[in-house]
Amino acid sequence: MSRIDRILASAEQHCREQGARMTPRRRQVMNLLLAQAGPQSAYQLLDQFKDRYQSNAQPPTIYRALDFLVQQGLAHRLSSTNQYLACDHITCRHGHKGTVFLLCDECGGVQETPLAGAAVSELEQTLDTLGFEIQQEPLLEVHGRCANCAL
Amino acid sequence: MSRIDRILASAEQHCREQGARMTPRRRQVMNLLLAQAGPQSAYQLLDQFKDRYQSNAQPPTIYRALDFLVQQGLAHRLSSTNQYLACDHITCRHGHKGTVFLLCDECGGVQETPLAGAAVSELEQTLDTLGFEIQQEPLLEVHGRCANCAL
DNA sequence: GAAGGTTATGTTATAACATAACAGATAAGG
DNA sequence: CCTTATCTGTTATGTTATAACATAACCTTC
Repeated sequence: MSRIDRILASAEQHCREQGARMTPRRRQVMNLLLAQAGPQSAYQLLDQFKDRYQSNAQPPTIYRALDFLVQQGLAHRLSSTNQYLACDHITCRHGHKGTVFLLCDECGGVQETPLAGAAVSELEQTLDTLGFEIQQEPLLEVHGRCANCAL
Repeated sequence: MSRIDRILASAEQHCREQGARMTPRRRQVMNLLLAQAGPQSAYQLLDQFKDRYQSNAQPPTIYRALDFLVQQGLAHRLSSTNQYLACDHITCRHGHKGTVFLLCDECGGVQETPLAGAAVSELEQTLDTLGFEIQQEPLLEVHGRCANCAL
């Protein structure tokens, strides 16, 4: 069983537990996300989807599947680059309170790390003080140059 | 001297110090940003720009000015909503290391607060450990419901 | 103050990203 | 089954952003 199959199985179980349906289309898109190391745009995914699964597929097919996957926490949307990637922490089940993405502007790579402890509690306190009710897990997208490209 | 004029003057001084040119076009766009409480899309700004300054203006005019203002730290781009707003902290000169935006999905309003102490140092440590060189001030865009709309 | 580099703007066109709307199919619960 | 929800297909269009090239303004330095 490949790495991808393992993650897919884990994702399906997650959906079952949530009463959400991991349909073939959604699994196909998830599979495409998992097949790539880096983040991809919706239209890149669409091209691959057409190559691989359905040659006349249209944008809504991809966007719907992506919306679903993001909602389920199986994928992330990077709004600063309009890209999508599989969540790096699907198999480990820690519910994180926030995620930091280090986006290398040179090679396009991403490193994903959970938002650390004090940052989370500070944020929660700010929200509390201001009476702001959070509705989505916050994502911090940090742009720069990764260690490899800085050499 | 109005609030806007004071901020514009402050912005101009900032540019002089940086050796950057605050041209008429850029000042006009800055003025439009300052005239609104909330964040605005580039095309909303374009419409206002056409109304007010140049009826045949094209998108690049706005985008170039916005890019400049963002680079100078005079404005922010909210990538999760594709909107722009004037920086709330132009007149006070604390160089912040990051900014948190609380975006109300109901009323569209924004609250801007500096990223707090421990969060910053944790982030810096993460970057240090991974050898990642940051290139832009990080913005955290948190979606939810503001105190007012939660009533 | 003219020459030549650099930066900013004007202008046309188009690329890239995303969703509305409605019809038809498929799944899940009674 | 039959109904209701949800999901998918399809067409069309809306929204956001930039490429590319021409022109203008600005800024040195000779």
